Amino acid sequence: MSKLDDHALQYVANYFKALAEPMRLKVLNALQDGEKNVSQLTEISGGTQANVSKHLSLLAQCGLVKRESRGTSVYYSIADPSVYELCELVCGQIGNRMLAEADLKKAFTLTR
Amino acid sequence: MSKLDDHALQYVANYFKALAEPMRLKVLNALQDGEKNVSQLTEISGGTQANVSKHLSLLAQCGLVKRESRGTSVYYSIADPSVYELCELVCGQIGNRMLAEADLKKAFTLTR
DNA sequence: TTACTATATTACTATATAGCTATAGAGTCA
DNA sequence: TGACTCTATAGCTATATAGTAATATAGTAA
Repeated sequence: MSKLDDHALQYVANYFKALAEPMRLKVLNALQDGEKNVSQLTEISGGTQANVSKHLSLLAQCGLVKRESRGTSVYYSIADPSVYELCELVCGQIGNRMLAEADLKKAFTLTR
Repeated sequence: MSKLDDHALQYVANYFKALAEPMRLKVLNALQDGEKNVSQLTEISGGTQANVSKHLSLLAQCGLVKRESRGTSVYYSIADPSVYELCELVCGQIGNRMLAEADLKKAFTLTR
């Protein structure tokens, strides 16, 4: 990490940017228990077909998901499971922070 | 990760978004070996003072860095070192992908 | 072939934000 | 006090992109 040039930094930033949208996180989350096609992901995520397709395209371009068309459907799956490690790390941090905030809130409520 | 509601997903997405800019990664990188003030970070990053200040403000708001003003200077430091674990994970993945791309490129060059 | 379904893409609008310049605050020292 | 330094912010422009509706493309089946 310490000796990354600007090009590599941009690369890393793009990777994080792919994870920086709730809809894409929802899709990745839905893929945790195996591949799904666009229709399924559209229904699960609650988005429109066009929007989900666009997000999937971006995720595939970033190498986060794999694309495989079978018949008239296209099945997407997680390309690199280590993305979930990232999410676990972040969720852990956020969980801690939310707990802290909840405590703070409670403290405020008690002393008000 | 599996049972995150929309609010939590937005929270996670915001966290990743904070890491989705090369300038902010550069700043975080510069803070790896200890706290630095805004002037130092401005010089290291090569950005303008105003821009660096804005990025620091965002990083602080996301809980990634701590702010402490001493005299006329403001010193920033990493709030949660686990952010580097994230970067290591991502860099590992990207490193592998870059190697793969390099191999691909070499193969193309050889067979052309 | 036609009709149908699944997915991708195009064109567009609205929003967010990175970066800039100029300026405002706040602390320090003469 | 005034002059100076350091940091934050306001106002602005340009760019990126999330979302939508409409359409195009591709595969399947009659």
